[in-house]
Amino acid sequence: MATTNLLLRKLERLHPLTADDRELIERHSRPLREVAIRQDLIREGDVPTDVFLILSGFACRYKMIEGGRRQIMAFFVPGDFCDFQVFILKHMDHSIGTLSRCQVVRIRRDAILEMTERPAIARAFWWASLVDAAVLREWLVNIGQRTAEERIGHLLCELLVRLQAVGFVRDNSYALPISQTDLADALGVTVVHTNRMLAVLREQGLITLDRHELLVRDVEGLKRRSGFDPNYLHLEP
Amino acid sequence: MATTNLLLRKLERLHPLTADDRELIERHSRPLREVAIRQDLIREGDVPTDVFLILSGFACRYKMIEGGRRQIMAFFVPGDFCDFQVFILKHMDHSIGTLSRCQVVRIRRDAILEMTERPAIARAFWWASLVDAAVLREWLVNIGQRTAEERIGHLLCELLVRLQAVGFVRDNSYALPISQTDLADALGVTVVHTNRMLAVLREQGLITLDRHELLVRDVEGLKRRSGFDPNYLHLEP
DNA sequence: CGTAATATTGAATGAACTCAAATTGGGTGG
DNA sequence: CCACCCAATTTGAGTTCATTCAATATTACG
Repeated sequence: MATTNLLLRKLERLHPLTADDRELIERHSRPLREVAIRQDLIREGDVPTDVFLILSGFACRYKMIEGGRRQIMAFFVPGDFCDFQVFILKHMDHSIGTLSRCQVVRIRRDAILEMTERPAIARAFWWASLVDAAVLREWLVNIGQRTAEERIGHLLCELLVRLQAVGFVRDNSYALPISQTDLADALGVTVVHTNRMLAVLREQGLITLDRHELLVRDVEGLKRRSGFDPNYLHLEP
Repeated sequence: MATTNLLLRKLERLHPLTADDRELIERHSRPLREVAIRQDLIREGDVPTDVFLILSGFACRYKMIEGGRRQIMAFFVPGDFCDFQVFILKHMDHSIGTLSRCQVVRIRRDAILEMTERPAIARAFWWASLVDAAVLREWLVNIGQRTAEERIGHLLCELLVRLQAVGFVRDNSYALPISQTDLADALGVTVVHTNRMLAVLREQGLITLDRHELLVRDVEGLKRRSGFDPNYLHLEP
């Protein structure tokens, strides 16, 4: 059914899976669960057991520090695992929560272990987690070296490509169901400044953002301005 | 021999290995190689095959972006793998290079595969790579949310704990064989500002830094000021 | 429809940057 | 062993990007 096609679609991008593999993944990708906006799926300090698969909506990995500041370290979009490997560690060193209302599937530890006994599945999961790490590295580059305007543009480009890969983009436009505060906490800048820089991108005719619907009006221009190069997403055939 | 004790020491911190496992790792941890300062071990775009193990000196993972800016995404200290898993990806999306003269061991792809057939070794490597990812996440928090002064303090605390784990610290003092430019590129600030903030930490009596020898004069004070909490290093017994 | 959350704008402040110059240190060759 | 040179560190002054604090619109939602 449609619920898991997303994950399969992502995993099979690089290497095909056997019918058996597909069936196994389908079987464990249930039941579907609705989670409200701004709910934690796992919290820092918890003993990690299950893994979540996002089917709709946006979630994130984040950490709170003294003074109430929050850093978002990853966005999870439909088709993404929330860190299938973390359960090897004794305690979570960060939290995972929804940024919008989400449909998720909880996959239990033993299901993961069963699935990863199949070499093709193990390799696919492995690959997905390497891409996660690559994205994280690029975020570090983004925050460490680019101006606020570039950071936003870069993130919007990344989401364009990632959402394209799971079929959530139409005419260079996609749903961005999160607040500017969330964007700000992901980019290491203030909400106020995020808002101003979004305005700049709009004035330059690069994007449109209204009611959480983002339209990239000039894809090449946005990529150029923000130094975006999709290599790090490792999505080539 | 002493060359590999470092790696074994790190890997066995959590789970013991069998004599056989140890022997296998020892056998593949040769020959030792000297690499000069500021040499690349792997370069962005390369097809990754081998993995490097650092035995002495500092190396780093980094990325260059337009305009000659460099972001360092990880420091590798003695006992660290330079990313044993990356070779699953088709092309490197970043480079790895030395920051000081280093002693390294090149471990070939098939040796890694042979070693990871042993469950205990596989788990140990797996764990090490999860810790790498956890460190990367904390760096994102550091750069995204903290002031330059806190960033430096936090990094110095992290290195204190990591180097302690491999026996490179004496009396809260350790060798930091890298330039302030390297520090700056890891922290996402200018060299000039890094220099000034180091001066502030010195004036506050928290540290001493002379001839690449760092002394943390007030460990608790430095941790407190920089919001450092070692949890993310997952070094508990 | 009303109310709380989110987005937007303004003005003043501050942290970090740029550009430049001066100083120190380490290494090299005579 | 000293003189020299290049690299790294340090200091100064002016500028800029981003923040803070506040007030005002706008939107989402029950």
